Amino acid sequence: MREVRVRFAPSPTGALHIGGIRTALYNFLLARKHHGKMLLRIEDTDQNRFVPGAEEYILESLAWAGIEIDEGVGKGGPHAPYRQSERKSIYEKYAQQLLAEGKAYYAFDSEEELEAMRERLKANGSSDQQYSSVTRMQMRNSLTLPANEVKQKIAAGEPFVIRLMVPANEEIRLTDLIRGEVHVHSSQIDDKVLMKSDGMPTYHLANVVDDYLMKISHVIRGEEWLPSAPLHVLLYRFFGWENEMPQFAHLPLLLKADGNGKLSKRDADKAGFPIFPLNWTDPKTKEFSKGFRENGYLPEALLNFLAFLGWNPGTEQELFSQLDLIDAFTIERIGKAGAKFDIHKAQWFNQQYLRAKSDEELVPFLLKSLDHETITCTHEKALKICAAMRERATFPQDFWEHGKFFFVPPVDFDEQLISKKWNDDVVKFLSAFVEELRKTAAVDFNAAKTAVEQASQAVNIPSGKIMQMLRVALTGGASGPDLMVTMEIIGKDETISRISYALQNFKVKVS
RNA sequence: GGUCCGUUCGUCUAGGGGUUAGGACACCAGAUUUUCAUUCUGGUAACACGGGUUCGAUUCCCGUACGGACUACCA
Repeated sequence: MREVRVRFAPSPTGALHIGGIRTALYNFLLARKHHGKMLLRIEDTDQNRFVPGAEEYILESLAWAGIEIDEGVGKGGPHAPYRQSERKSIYEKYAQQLLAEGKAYYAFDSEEELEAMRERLKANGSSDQQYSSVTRMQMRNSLTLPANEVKQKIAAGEPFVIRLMVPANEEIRLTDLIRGEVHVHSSQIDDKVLMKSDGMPTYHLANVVDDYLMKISHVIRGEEWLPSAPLHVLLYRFFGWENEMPQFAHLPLLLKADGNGKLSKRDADKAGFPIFPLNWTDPKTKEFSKGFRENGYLPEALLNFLAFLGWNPGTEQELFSQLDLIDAFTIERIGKAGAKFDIHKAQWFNQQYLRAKSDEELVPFLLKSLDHETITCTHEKALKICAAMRERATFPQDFWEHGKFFFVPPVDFDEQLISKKWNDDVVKFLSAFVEELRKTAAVDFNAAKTAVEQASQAVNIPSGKIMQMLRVALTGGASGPDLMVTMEIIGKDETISRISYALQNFKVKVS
């Protein structure tokens, strides 16, 4: 078996989509599993769509996700350059080869002429309007024009493209690792442009030439390429590279969560979740999009989630480290159908990975948020807070977001709950509770617990009934970590102060 | 329109000629927790439809419907 060499080949036309990360991941997993190589090639042959910063974004996204590149842009390697715009002369050479062998031809048709041709065919009721074996002889190209005129036009600098001469009547078949046998009749493929008039190759030419030159063994890419895969097979054949042709695996698409259709940025925005790995501001529109990283997704959790969108190991295990994924991954177990993107599951994965961390590992998350708020905190206190909050945290920022009350008294209280449950018993109980607290030297978990019991006995009211109101008084909300622990962390004085505030300001329910 | 690809709980999916069609997320209920969450237990919920083949089809075949991709000098 030949060395596994795979490539991730994005275009720098904007932020890398989350589906791109999944494609990169599958490539990476296959490479690692077979001790092969993972290449990164930048397909920047369309100069009109080039977006500054996009390449850096791709690199940073992959690095964040932990998808390591062995060879390619940002890394170098024996097949450099890995940026297609820097390989122009290579493609030119291969296009000339096809030209010389009569497998491609020059075409001079203007946009208007192409449009007229399509209109004409449409009017005739033709089912498709392609530049193909049936129409090419009616167009202006090196097949229909005298050789010296062609030469003259080129010498005169008239714009031209090079088109592939697709055979008229042939069944082209390929074996896709995911979909099995796929066959397409050559009449369905048009005479694709190989070299554009600006001298740049199109995807089809550049892709095939590079994959061959870079000795790619497996092409794992999105399903949107399936219809043109037969064309690529044809190119390999024309070049005489059939024996070196990579195996193809066309991945199912990522679909939007509600309704149908491909997952787009618009849909993600609407549903309130990210679609890009990192923050991104479109340089043209200045439109800002928050990334998975900035939303608090841990890369290992996101990767685990992404891996399971269209693939599964066939067991009931769902939590897989990167090493586990490498071990378990096989192309055969990739599904055929598109997968809808459910952010709930992504959150669940994140929660699992967050909880798997020790309290110590959690501390930096809280400290980072506090740093942002310019609040200082001892390591010991941070450790206690993280320990108390860990079971209810989904994201690293939750320790701060849901635990602000550890540092500042609450300002917003759950008014609805107060108006419903703040009654005479609560007031009696909490007053007694404050008395008990005053008697204790310091409030720790046990002291708090004892004080609750003492107060309960003193006023003869079961503590269960008032705990929720105690929580509202201390934290403002109806849910949060263990109350005794909470009181221990905020300390005796602050506890008394907050309860006193509540006793003075909360209105008793009139029954 | 044409070509290609697809279709198992709401979602991700396992499975595969005879199964109580399994798991996970989400949702709901109960238990535990003096509060909240966690945890535990349980529950609702699926083979798109119609024909074949077969003793038997969700599974194989063919249609239909629905969805998607492609149909550029974009990738």
